[in-house]
Amino acid sequence: MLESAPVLRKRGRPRKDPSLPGSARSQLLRAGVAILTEKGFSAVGIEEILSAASVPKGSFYHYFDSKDAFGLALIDAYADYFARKLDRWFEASDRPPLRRLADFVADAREGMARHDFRRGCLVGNLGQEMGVLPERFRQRISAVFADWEARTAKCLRAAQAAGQIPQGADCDRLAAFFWIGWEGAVLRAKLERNADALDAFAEGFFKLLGTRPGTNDR
Amino acid sequence: MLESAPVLRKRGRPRKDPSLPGSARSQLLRAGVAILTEKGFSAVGIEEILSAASVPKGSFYHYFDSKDAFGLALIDAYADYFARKLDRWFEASDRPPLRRLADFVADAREGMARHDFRRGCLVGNLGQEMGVLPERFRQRISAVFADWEARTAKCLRAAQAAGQIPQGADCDRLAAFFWIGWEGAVLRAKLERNADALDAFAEGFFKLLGTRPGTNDR
DNA sequence: AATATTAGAGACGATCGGTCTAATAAACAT
DNA sequence: ATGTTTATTAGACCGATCGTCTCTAATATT
Repeated sequence: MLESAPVLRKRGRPRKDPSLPGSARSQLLRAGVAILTEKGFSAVGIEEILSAASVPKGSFYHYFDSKDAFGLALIDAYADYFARKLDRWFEASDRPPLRRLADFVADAREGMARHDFRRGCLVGNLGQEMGVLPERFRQRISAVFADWEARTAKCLRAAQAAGQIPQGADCDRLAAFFWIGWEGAVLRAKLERNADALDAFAEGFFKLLGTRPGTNDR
Repeated sequence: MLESAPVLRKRGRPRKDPSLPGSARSQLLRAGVAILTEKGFSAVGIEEILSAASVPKGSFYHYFDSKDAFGLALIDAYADYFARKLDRWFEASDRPPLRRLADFVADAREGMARHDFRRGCLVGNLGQEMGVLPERFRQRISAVFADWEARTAKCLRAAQAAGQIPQGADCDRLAAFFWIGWEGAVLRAKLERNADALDAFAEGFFKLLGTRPGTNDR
């Protein structure tokens, strides 16, 4: 048995690997992220995505079972993209940990500015639409936030080890605080079409990082 | 000219007072707030509101020119309702100012819990949908946030006068920070269907209020 | 009573959404 | 080549949506 692994070719045209880029499928995902970060899920029809991706309508249901399935695939694609982005900043071991966080914030800020503050966070957008989205969306989105928080908490613990924030600080709780507020800031920046909210939240958050724990309990 | 003020009655059926409750118009507004805080604007059809309010379609277009006009009226109604709520808590002169803020937070938390964390903030929801809403919405919503921030800043200044927060604190900026993050917390609470985000943000915010200014600039 | 105006009721149509079927094109084994 | 399997697409379908339109009811003045 030597010819084991190298497949066992059947007749007919072989199945395509859906993960490879360049195809119509990834075009749809790209266009989907761009449009949904701006307009949300329910308000956008698939035809708008199709024409943006230059993919005919008939193809859509070849790649995705439904609009919902497309939405879930979009969440996965976006979560992947964002996780890589977070890693890029948070694992930059040549800079102090707190600086890495500030760099991420600056990068996100610049990203929003580049699109005139019209696009927000896909995951935040979909979260807002939970009332009309199927339950599976909730689980996925919730998991994505948990992942982002974990990565952020790790970075904060590195800052703690480096003496940049107090020893007693609860890094998990601070990371949760960050993402709760940051999503609010992104939403607000989209509304006002400027970076004020991002700056205001970042300033407050970094100030909070300097507080000694145990102080000021109501 | 003594019969001046008492109107100048025209013939025909007189106009109904639109502000009085129980009427079809206010029923529509009530149902609209309830449904839109849960599901957003674009995802909800008029008919869902009509059946919830037990008002026929004909009446809707009698009172409102379009769905958009209805949306703007909803913002006004909600802003009024919320401004009264804020006043009730923030002007409670029998309690220390910072406690008033905490009371508001607790009340909002309870309000969300009462609806199983399915309803959020109307203004926050619509803000998220800016990409598909007409420009006038943006101006209105932005103004509403400015109003809430002003009321909150006033309460914080009272806290400052009472010595509850440091003299050097920038109350306007803190109020802005509060609403940026609080809307994020509401959004997240809706997603997770629990109060964790509300609690986490409130805790962090009150901790931040205790910080001395000038400390920890990056 | 006659008339004027507002309010309530719901059928209707044009449009647009997502879904699905059936036809065509492409890639492979024989 | 030829048959077989899959990829891709065109376009029909059906239901929902918003807003219009007409019709009736209610309530006032003249």
